[in-house]
Amino acid sequence: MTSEKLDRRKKYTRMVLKDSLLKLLKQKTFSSITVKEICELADINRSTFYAHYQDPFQLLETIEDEIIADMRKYLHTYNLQEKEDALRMTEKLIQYFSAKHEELQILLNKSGELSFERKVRHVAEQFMMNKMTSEEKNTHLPEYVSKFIISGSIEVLKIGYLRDVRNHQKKWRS
Amino acid sequence: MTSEKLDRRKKYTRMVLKDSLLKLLKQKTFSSITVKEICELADINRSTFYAHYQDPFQLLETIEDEIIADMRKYLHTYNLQEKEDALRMTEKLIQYFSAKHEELQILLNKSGELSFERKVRHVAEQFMMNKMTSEEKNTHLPEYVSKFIISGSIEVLKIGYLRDVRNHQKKWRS
DNA sequence: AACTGTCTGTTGATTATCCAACACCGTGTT
DNA sequence: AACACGGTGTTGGATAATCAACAGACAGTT
Repeated sequence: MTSEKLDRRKKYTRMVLKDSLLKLLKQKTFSSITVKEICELADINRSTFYAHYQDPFQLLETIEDEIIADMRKYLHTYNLQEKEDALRMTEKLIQYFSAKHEELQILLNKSGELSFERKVRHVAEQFMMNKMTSEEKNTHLPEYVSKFIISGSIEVLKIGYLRDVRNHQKKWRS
Repeated sequence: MTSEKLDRRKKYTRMVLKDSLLKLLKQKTFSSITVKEICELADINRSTFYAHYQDPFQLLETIEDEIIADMRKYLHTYNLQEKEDALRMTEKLIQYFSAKHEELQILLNKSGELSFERKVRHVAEQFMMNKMTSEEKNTHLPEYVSKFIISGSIEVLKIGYLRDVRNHQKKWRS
C-alpha cells in the first residue's frame, strides 16, 4: 500500500474525470471519446487531466482496477464466515453486482475489450470456490456450478435487468 | 456590473458552500449552523470559506440576493409583453415559485428573519403592478388584488404544497 | 478555579489548478 | 498544393485552495 496522501483537490478532480468518462461511455464508443470532451463535461482544465492520466485509456484502466479492488474487498468481508452454502454466496455476489450495476453495466458492455470481464469473472470465481472443502473440489461439480452462476449473473447484468431482479428479491426469499 | 472574472475553482467553491448551507437549513436553525459544519459538508477547507465570505450570515445574504436577482430577471423577460392580463401574470409568477420551490421554501421558512420574504413580495408586486394603466392605478383595486395573490402564493409555497399545485396546473387550465 | 473540548478567525508555506499560448499532427476543403 | 479546422500534448506564470498551526473565546465538567 503506497499510502497516497490525497489532497481534496486531487480527489475531486479524479472523481469528476471518472464520472465524466463513464457518462460519455453511456453515449458513445470509447475510441470516439476525446480528452477535451472529458474535461469539458467535468469542467476541469485539460492540462489538469494530463497531470493525472496519460490518456483516456489509462483513466479507463484506473476505473476498472478500482472496481475490481472494491469488489474483491467487498466479497472478502463475506469470505470470513465459514462454510456458507452456495446459495448465500450467490446472493452476496448478486447483491454486489446490483449495488454497482450502473458502472458495471457500462464497463462490461463497452464491447471490444473484454479484459475487464475476465477480471470480474476471475474474482467472482475465486470467491465462490474459496470455501469449498478439498473433497468437494475433487469432484469438478462446484467449478461448473460457479461458472454457470457467474456467467448467468454477468449476462443478465449486461442486459440491464439486474435492478429488477433486486427489486423482486424479497418476494423470492419467502 | 463589476465584471467578476470567475475562475472555475471559485465558481465551484461558492457553489458547494451555498448548497451546503441550504442543505443544513433543511435540518437545523440558521444560528445553530457553524462554519466548520458548512465546510465539512462541502468538503472545503475552512480557511477557504473565509476567503469568500465573512461568516455564514454573509453567505446566506448572498444566496438570497442571487435568488432575488434571478427572480427579477426571470419576471422581467415576461414584463416585455404589453398588457398581459392578470391571470397570465399570476401564472408566470407561480411558475417561477414552482421552479425554485426547493430554495425558496427553505429561505422563506427560516423563521425570524423575514427580510427575504419582504424582498420577494416587493419584486413580485412590482411585476404585477408594472403593466397597469394609470387609470387602473387610480383605483386601488389592482394593488389589493396583487397583494392577495402574492400572499396566497407565498403562504402556499411555505407549506410546501406548491409542487402539487404545479402538477395539477394543467387540469385547472382547461 | 483549573481543565476539556469545540469553534473561531487568521497566518505562512506548499501544492494543485487554471489559463493562455504554443507547435504539432491528421483530416478534410477549396 | 495551400489552407482551415480541431484535437493533442506541453509549457510558464498567475491564482486559488490546501494543510497545519496558532491564540483567543466560550460552555460545560470536575
